[in-house]
Amino acid sequence: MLYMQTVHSEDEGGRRSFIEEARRRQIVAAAVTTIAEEGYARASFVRIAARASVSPGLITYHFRTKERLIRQVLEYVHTRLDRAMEGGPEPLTGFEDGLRRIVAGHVMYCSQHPEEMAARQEIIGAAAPPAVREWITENEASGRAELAGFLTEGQRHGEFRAFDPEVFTDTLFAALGSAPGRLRRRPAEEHEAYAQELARLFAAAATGRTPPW
Amino acid sequence: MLYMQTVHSEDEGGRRSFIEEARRRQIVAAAVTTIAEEGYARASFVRIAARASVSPGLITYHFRTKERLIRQVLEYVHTRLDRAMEGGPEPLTGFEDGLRRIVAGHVMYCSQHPEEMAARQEIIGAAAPPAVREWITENEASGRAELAGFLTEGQRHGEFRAFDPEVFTDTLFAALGSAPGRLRRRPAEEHEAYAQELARLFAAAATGRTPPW
Amino acid sequence: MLYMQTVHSEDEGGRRSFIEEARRRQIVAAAVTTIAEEGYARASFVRIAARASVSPGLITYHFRTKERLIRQVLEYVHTRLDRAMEGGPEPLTGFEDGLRRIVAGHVMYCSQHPEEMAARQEIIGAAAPPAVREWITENEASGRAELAGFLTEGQRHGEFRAFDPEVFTDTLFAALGSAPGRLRRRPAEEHEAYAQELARLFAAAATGRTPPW
Amino acid sequence: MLYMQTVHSEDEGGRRSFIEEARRRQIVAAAVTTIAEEGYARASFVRIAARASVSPGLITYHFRTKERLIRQVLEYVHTRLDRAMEGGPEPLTGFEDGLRRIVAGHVMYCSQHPEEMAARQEIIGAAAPPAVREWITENEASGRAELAGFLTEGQRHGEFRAFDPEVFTDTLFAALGSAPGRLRRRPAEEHEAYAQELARLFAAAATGRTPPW
DNA sequence: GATGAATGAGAATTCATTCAT
DNA sequence: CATGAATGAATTCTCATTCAT
Repeated sequence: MLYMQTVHSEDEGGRRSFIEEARRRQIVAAAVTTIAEEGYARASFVRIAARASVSPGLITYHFRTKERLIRQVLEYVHTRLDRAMEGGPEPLTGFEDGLRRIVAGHVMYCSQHPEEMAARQEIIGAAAPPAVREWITENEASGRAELAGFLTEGQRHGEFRAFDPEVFTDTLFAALGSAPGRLRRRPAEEHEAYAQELARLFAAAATGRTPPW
Repeated sequence: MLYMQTVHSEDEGGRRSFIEEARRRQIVAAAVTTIAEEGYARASFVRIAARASVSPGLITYHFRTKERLIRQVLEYVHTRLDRAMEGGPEPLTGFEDGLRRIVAGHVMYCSQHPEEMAARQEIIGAAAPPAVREWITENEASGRAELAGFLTEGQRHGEFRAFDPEVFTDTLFAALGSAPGRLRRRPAEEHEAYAQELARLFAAAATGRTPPW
Repeated sequence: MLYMQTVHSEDEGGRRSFIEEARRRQIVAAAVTTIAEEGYARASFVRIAARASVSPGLITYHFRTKERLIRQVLEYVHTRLDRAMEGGPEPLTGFEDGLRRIVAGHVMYCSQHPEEMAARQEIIGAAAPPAVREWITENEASGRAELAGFLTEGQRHGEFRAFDPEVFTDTLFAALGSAPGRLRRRPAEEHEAYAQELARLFAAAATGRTPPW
Repeated sequence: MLYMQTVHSEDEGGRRSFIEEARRRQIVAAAVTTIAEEGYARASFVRIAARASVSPGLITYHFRTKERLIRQVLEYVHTRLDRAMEGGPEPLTGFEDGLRRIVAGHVMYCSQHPEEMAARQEIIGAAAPPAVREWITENEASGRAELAGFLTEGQRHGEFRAFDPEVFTDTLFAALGSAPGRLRRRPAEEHEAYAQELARLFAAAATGRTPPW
């Protein structure tokens, strides 16, 4: 790609050089840490740049606007989260098992990547630029639809009781979203148990039975 | 009561005149509206003052710092919420009924006072000043303890299954916290049903049975 | 007017306090001097504020945006110019005399208020913000129409030869616009003669005769 | 010739390679286009480089500073303008004819090379760096002297009336400078007529007679 | 010769807070 | 009590220029 700075109109399309890719990753990582540790409100270019040992101008150079940087942070977190959620190798034994894996998988991911998830939550909570809010809404929509579909399917198979899938999805997303904050106040060795307990809670809510595990 | 009001820990101690109280209420109300409608990030003193038809200097005069004003906003919201949560006149028929009333009561309160609750959520999500974050944490503690106690009692009476009360509390708080946002995207006439459905979800999670109502 | 800073939506309508009016005048004056002496490109808020012995924030406080400040500068200059152009007491003896007065009057005004006119020219030449350019275009239009009308009238009365009034107007405006720059390079005692000579030039161009004065 | 090219006064002295000359021409051309289309204020190295499909660093490499690049742009424009002004093949029939050719020739050149002349005008109007302003002044001087000499000669031959050649020159330069802007607002087929009309205006001003053509 | 990543100074603007009135 | 003018630090973003490659 020729030159950067103010010009390249909108397209993220242009191929990026190796070194540029590396810098972008470094800055995104610094942003994640800054947001997670100091909060979104205090995550200015100056502070993010300081953490990356880089000049603030370089952030604009690579990302054009703050909104774009924040979007990259979210994309980075979601990409890694999605990859992690693709599920384990063992076959599902049923919908209850599926639900358990979703919940426990997400919680354990939060446990293993607390910064990323804390940053994500900070952004979602504070998300100043309207464009970012839109991005989040659109992006959540597909996840919500997928989960709602899964729940409905479970009801059709008689494994889940007759609840409202929308309300259930709302609640589950709220619970998973608050997970990073909750885990932070607990010792790491309890996280596994926390994940299982939360999975049991939603399994009971979905089936109307105490889960056998 | 789920939320506590600080007992004027670091307050200037002195009695407040009638007119001062009135001004403070007026400013807090303006802050609630501003935060709810424009978001925490845009709730500057100038904008809050404009809504209160008052000069920005007056806010500093009455509250010293922004952090103190925000704390007052939270106290105001929690006081009103607590008063509303003190429960209806009819006697509880059991713990499941108690849980139902907590959940549905909270949701309906969100439905009836969307501004207050939206402002509260904005602050909790965005709240930059660390002091406010601490205040929130400390303040939630008593509410959490109360709820955890209630759940434990329900388990002792055999009405609730053997879940971890802490995890359950976390989840319930997360769900109730997200209620204002969720309700905002639904027509008002569905709020009642939403409240009941959410109550059923947590009843099922707590009892391991599909609730009879 | 209550409070200022970020809020007051668009209206310049609100009454302005005496002290505010004074500050605005002071800042506009500082802007005129800065632009005239250092050029538009170097007339940053910091430099203008320094000349007014004021903080840069105060300019934003009183004018909201740079574009608005610049517009105020132009309005200030045009208001004073228009007042000066309203013409002397003696009755016109004809169209040639009218043209002479327009030209000489404008040049002498430039001579007496070199800063204002230099600033005006700087802004017209550089005028970065598109909104300012529009303001200028619209504002010039009426002046151009008036002059063109006067010329046409002079042709109808047989005092002026049959030139294209549009082209004549273009030329006259260009000449008058360059006057401040030209005068700056000449000693003040020659300005009067310069004005008369320029008037003679346009009189000859308009009548096709050497003017008798 | 009305405009002069500096004779590489402060130049690095050394001969320039063929490829270097080519690059310099390419960059100057890109600068002309950028300034003409986006305005001087938006003509940053990055944007000029983008138009030249070249890196911004290369501009500094070839021109050292922005001020030097801008000077090259002016020299480029003036060189081509001077070449064009050297006049047609037909012999002059007199001074009035000479004046006509100067005016009409310049206007038609503006019509045929609107970009170059628009860029020139942008720079003259906006040109921040004082060094450029000085260069312009010095550079115009020779052109002004030449024109003033021509006018004086015409007066000596009795073809022109007794006006002040300096004032006349000022006015003519102002009018010619504003030509690109004026032509831009008129359809191309009227440009020829505009040129003739402007020539007539100055002929009338110079001779004190309505021109016979 | 040429690149493009990087810098650092400077731009306009926002805002909590102060203080003379 | 209340005002609102004023400040100064902080914000994002732009840009000419430098320099290792």
